[in-house]
Amino acid sequence: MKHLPHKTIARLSQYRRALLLCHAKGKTHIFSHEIAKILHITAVQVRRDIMLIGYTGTLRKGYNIKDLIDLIGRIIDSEEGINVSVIGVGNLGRAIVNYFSGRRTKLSIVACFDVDSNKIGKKTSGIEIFHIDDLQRIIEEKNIKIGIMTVPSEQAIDIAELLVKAGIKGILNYTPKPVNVPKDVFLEEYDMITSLEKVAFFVKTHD
Amino acid sequence: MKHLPHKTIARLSQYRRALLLCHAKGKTHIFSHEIAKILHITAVQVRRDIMLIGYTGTLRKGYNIKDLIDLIGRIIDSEEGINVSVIGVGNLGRAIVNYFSGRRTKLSIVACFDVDSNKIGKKTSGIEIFHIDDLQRIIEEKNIKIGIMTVPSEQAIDIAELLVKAGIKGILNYTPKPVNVPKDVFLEEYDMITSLEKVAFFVKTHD
DNA sequence: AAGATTTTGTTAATTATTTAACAGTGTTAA
DNA sequence: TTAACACTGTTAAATAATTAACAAAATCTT
Repeated sequence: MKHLPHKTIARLSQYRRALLLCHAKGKTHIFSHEIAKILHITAVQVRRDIMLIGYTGTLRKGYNIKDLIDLIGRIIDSEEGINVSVIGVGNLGRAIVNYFSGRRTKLSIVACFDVDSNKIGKKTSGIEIFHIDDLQRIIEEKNIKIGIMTVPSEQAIDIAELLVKAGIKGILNYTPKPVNVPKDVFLEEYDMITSLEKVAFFVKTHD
Repeated sequence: MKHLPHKTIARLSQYRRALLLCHAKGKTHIFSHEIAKILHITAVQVRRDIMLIGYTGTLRKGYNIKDLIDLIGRIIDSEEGINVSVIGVGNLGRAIVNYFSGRRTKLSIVACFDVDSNKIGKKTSGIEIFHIDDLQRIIEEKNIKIGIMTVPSEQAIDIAELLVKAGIKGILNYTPKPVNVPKDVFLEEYDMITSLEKVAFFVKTHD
């Protein structure tokens, strides 16, 4: 197992969630075409991804759900878990924190940051909100590895720089402003405006 | 100009936003490498995308910003504009509505939907909230073409079906639950959990 | 005015990703 | 027990997207 394609990683995460649901229902085995159906992709793709991670199912019974869940976990999770922080406690920041709170996973959101003095010291979905001035200190103290940026776009560049300086290893940028990070920091950017414009384009052309 | 790649469409949207900023600053021309720098991509890619839409800059002066903005508009916008609705007025739904409110664009969010009776009839960022039971009627009345799903994932399937039945042409699904739509409806799905797990994976492996 | 420089436009090469094809093999059924 | 079936695993082909390479031309420099 040398180099897993980015897309495969993303799908593994989705396979696992689907599998966890099946597992909860008491199902023990699953076929590639069943997984495919749930995620609306092709069975070949599922088999290929599973091949890439070196798992092998049993003929006629399909894949053992529990085993596959565990294997995906060993691949995409860190054994010790990874601490995450959210920078910018607006609607989007709150949505994300709320989303993740209460999940029993290897990823935990352990701190939020904002500049609004009304928010500092309070909690959102159980997670404490700190002032951005304390970002460096808290990130070190709490051993935070990932930062999710949900700040206004004008602040994106500065915050990204701050995160890098604080030693963060991965950034998820939900700001529509592209940021620049050294290549040892993994950066994932998602731009809602662009996504909507893309949908609009296809709606327009498919008319 | 036959078939623009999906990725190119997404980048055109980003080029335009960057160009609008430059335009606002009074800049009239821009080089491919300048655009590239802003978006952290390569100049070749910028030139190639611009070639694909059939625009041609002037040597040594680069691209005329105003012209390029207009051309991108003619490609990705609908002349009459497109009406959009948000289904699910939680934190994420509010974040999106708030994001788009006040943009002078061809895309307007014109209605929100929820089931919480405390929210019905109120407004969020100036947009009225209707009950989901009125979805079909409002979508027809207001000529809404796109639905942004920000409901809890258990409801995703039903809501998607409802939207399709109401005649929606494009769906942006922010639920972690994949949904199924007929192929004349354009579907874009984005899953925050998967994105975060992807970042975590690369943080883990790049360590 | 000649030559160097800068930048575009475009074709070709490369890389990444998906899809197709099919051999191999338990399992069921006759 | 033999044939049909329903799966997986894997290699090969096709498609999509990015990157490289370079000719052409406007501008600058000397």
